[in-house]
Amino acid sequence: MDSIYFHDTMQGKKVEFEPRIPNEMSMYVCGLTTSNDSHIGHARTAIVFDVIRRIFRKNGYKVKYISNFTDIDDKIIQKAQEENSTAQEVAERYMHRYIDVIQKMHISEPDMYPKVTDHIPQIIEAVEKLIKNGFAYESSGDVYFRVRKSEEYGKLSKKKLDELISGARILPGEKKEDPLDFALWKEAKPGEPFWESPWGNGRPGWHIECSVMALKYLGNHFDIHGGGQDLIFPHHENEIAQAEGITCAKPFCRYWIHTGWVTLDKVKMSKSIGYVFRIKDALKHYHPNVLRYFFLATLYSSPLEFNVEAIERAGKNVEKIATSLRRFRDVKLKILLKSPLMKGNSWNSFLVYSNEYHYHLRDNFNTPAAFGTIHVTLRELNRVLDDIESLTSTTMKKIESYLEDFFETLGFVDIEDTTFVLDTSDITNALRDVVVSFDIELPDGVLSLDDLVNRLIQKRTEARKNKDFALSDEIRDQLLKHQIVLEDSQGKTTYRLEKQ
RNA sequence: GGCGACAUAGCCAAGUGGUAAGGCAAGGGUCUGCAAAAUCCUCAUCGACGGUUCGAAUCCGUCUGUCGCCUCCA
Repeated sequence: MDSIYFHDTMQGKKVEFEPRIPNEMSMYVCGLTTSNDSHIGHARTAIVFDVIRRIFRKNGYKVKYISNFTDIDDKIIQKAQEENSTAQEVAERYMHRYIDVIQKMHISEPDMYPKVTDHIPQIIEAVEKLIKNGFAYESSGDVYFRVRKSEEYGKLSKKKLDELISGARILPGEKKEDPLDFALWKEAKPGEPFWESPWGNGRPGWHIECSVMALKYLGNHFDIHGGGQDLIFPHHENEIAQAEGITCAKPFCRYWIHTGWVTLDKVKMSKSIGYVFRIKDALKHYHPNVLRYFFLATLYSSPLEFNVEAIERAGKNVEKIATSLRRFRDVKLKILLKSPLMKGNSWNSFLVYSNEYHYHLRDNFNTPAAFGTIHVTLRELNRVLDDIESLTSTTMKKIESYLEDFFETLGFVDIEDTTFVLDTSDITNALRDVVVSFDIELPDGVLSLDDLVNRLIQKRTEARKNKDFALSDEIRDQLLKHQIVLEDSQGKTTYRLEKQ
């Protein structure tokens, strides 16, 4: 089995992945706090870890991938109070909206989405263990983690305790021994949701749930812990301190992978300043395959600027790919009809590309480099398709298996059928008049865009046969005005929708 | 203030010691009734300065610039 290499945040360098259990990979990724609609930054993280899982599977690993929902926290409670509803209602609403939007993006989901509120007993048990082990203390209804007791605190974020002090502070109402300490359990204020505990009614702190759920579902020393870069400190640092305090064993996990953030106007999107672009809004304008290409066209760990130009560029790339694949599909049908199984080895170069492709993915999940290989491969494919005579069904099947593998590994669904205009109702309406203007008779009832365009193509084909190029060009121009591009190739006219 | 990341062509973006992948845009050729698509060709010495090395975009130092973390955040 070929090795997989990637950048581990803890070691601060690219390392060779060595699994806890041979041929198995366990991964925990911090998920959403369900206090609001998810934004494209969440989508990036979900796609990245989806693809990482796919790459491991392609390389023969059995993968277990867990991602949580934090369904109780201050923001959720606050929102519930504002809406005069309950924290549970708010949390479930955004949880369902997230899942809905993730499915629409064709992002394959984790094996499980554990929720904090389903794990309160385990969390309480973990806090008790931390108290017993001397890592935590109760303080009038709250429980805090004793950061200075954790000798290696700061090892992930490369921070030194003394440097943190200036930033640390004690909020009103907190009863900490040390400003660095953080809450494991918070006493409920009047009107807030709560669970009973040995320290009174309250709720879990912000970081303990991930330690508890990761340990519960993946066990100690699991392989990969992932999340956004902004979670490194304090969230992941705290997770390590908690988990290693609970188990009294190191390491909590073997590797850390962090995704870069998505920026708007060069600035990181942030809940606190409300500057976000929601996934559901992105889906109104762009096909999931275009968004997936956009996210994977940059290395997962780099910052990524989200803007219209960048997405349009991704769209152009997907269109280029889709065009080649559609042409491949057409030629394949012809070849299968025409040629018997026989010799054919022009797929050999595709084997070389395939190896190069998977090499890139094993090397720090380098999807941008893999796209580079895809483009080179498709250029070769286009050349091959120009010479139909040399093709055999064996060759076509072989090539097809490589192509399918390429796009499956990156999680594209039916990339050759990607549409670039999501809402065609206006175009369809306008087209009816165009059809009529060319004296084409229409039946009553609703006609699809496809139906209307095909009637125009038919009319134009007749005109071309009669060498009436004026009429032919007029039809083409009229269609172009409505974002429909005609292409004549190999005696057949096809059309595609073009973004405005 | 402390800590850290990044800086590659008009734009986006790989590449971390051996002489710059890929895409978009642009220009030119082939194909086409004309287009489109496709294909071929052209298009950078890697922020600045200094150092290490036979050799550096890649390592070290200084500077400049951008961004981030230190408070909730994927």
